[in-house]
Amino acid sequence: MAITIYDVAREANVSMATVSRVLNGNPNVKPDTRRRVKEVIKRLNYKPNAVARGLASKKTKTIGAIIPDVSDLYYSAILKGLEDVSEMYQYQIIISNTDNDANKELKAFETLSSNQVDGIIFLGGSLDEATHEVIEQYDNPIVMCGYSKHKNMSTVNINYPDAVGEVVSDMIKRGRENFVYVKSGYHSFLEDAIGERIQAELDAHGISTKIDTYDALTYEAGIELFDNLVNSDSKVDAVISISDEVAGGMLHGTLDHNVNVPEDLEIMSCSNTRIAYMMRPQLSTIAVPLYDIGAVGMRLLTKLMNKEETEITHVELPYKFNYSETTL
Amino acid sequence: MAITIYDVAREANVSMATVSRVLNGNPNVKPDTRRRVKEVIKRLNYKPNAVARGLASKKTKTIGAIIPDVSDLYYSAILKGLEDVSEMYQYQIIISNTDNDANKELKAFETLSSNQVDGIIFLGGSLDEATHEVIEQYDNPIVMCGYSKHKNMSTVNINYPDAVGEVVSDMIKRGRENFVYVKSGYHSFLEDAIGERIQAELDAHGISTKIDTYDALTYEAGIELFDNLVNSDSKVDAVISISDEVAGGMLHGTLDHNVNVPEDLEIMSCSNTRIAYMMRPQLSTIAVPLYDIGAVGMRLLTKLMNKEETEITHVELPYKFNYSETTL
DNA sequence: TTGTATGCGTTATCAA
DNA sequence: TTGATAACGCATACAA
Repeated sequence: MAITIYDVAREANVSMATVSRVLNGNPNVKPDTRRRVKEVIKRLNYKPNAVARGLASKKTKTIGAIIPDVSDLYYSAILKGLEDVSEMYQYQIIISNTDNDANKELKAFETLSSNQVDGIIFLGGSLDEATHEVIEQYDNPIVMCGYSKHKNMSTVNINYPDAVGEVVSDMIKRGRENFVYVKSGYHSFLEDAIGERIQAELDAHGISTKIDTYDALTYEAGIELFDNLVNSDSKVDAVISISDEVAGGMLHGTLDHNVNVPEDLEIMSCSNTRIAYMMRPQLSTIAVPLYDIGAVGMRLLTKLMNKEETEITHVELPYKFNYSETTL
Repeated sequence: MAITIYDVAREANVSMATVSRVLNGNPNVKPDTRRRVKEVIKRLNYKPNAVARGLASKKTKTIGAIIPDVSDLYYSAILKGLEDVSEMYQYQIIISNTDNDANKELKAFETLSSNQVDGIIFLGGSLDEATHEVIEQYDNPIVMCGYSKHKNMSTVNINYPDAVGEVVSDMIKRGRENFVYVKSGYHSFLEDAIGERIQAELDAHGISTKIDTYDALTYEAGIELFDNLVNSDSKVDAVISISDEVAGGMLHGTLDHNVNVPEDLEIMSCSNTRIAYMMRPQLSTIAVPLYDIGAVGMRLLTKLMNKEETEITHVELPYKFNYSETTL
């Protein structure tokens, strides 16, 4: 049997209430008894039962992280930031994969909620309508590391449309006209906004071409997509890819087809996982501060859980660009 | 206030015990009342409080995953397998990063333990002595996805020394004599065993050279290491690297120094994260079934928690090789 | 088949 | 400054 607060109390000749006070740093304990109790706690190697504590206090010091795919470098980089900050504030993290499945997302939310987490953090940004209806009724804080069109949810992200707009504008000035935009097909709210922004930049520069949009998720799909583009006599001279992996696949596709990058084709990725860095040629990317997004998101969540912050806030982090070997 | 089992009981005109029985699928409930209770549960949208349930039943349906770095593809691939299986068996996962720090490892263990997890799974394999002493006293199941020299702990892994031995033997037959072995510096138990195996293969083939061993962790460190090797007039003609990233850095180092791979230098990595696949030239690797290690580890843990399996077991998964562009 | 009562290990309220 | 004692929301042994 594990040691309980009663054992400590008995051994220290005090009531369990006093032990509890010592445990929780309550000042109303005589220094001498505090010392005595602490000694017993140490001697018995007593560790408070967090579950009982959670039931009694209604605070579990646990948060839920709902994440599309932990093995995706993009998300796991955010998760690392989240983890580091949650450790600082002594919160445990329960993770839930969704595989971008709306049903799983909803189920994850409900499970976490029944586990009495003190707050929930979403990594990603494709919240299903059904999930959102349930979220409405939830009275613990929620932070979204990503975008949400629902305004009653705090968010942390960068302004992707602005970042992409800047990139596209530069490319157009370098003579690019035929843009291919490759998105994931999830997170439609954000991805559509980016697509519209690319088109808007073209329009604004008086260029009449329309962007070509594709969905692709993997490196392999990137290779295949580039194959198809070549075979379809596409005049593409610029690629904007949401994902590093897909951009990398397309980049390696160019090698197979003797297309010169960046002279004949510029490629820009909107992520910057370590993969972009380790590619040869090295991918140009938007330098998204992934770790910081997670860290700031978790810090915001702690404030909300602690009632230090009560308003819904939308944090936009600064970003830079890694102009590397796939852009001029 | 959240809805409790009492609310459901009152609304359904039964006692809370009956509601509990319905909740837990206890057959001793008249079909009619069961239906009625279920109807009320649905109507009130009642969700059992998992914390209270955990306190009462001493089962939290939660496990702890102690992991060096969630943002490392090697571990996150294992974690994904773990996650998928834990979802099947309705377990929640609390994650804890250790950053390969023995103190954090121990602290993670104690925190998880005080959170009353039903079992713990380690990803990695560098268990500190201090951690192990504490583990000895722990009476819930533990599984190690990796190696452990302590025999009272179930493990799931592949036989790395055998795999590497096979690779090295082949390389020697192709005339390689000057081996560089690059490890992480952590997991010394396993990494030393691999180093010894490489040397043993050389000895067995009557080759008198001694292996050169280095520690490196990142892509950048791989590049730098290769730089240093070239500048030191090393005659290296074969590299065995624990990590994909490091192997990739060295590989790209060869490009900068006009060293022909695989003709002048063969490189073999002992992991196979997606990075190896996305490198150009593509890295040859030991095809470690990372996802399966996690999945099998979690499955084993469920059996242990469920007392279906009671003995310490050591699972060795089969492996293959990806002979790609960095080996002959 | 159902209900009552107790306990799980804490926190928190009230008295003392 | 301390100690009883009542929650917390559920599972479960025991009765009925």
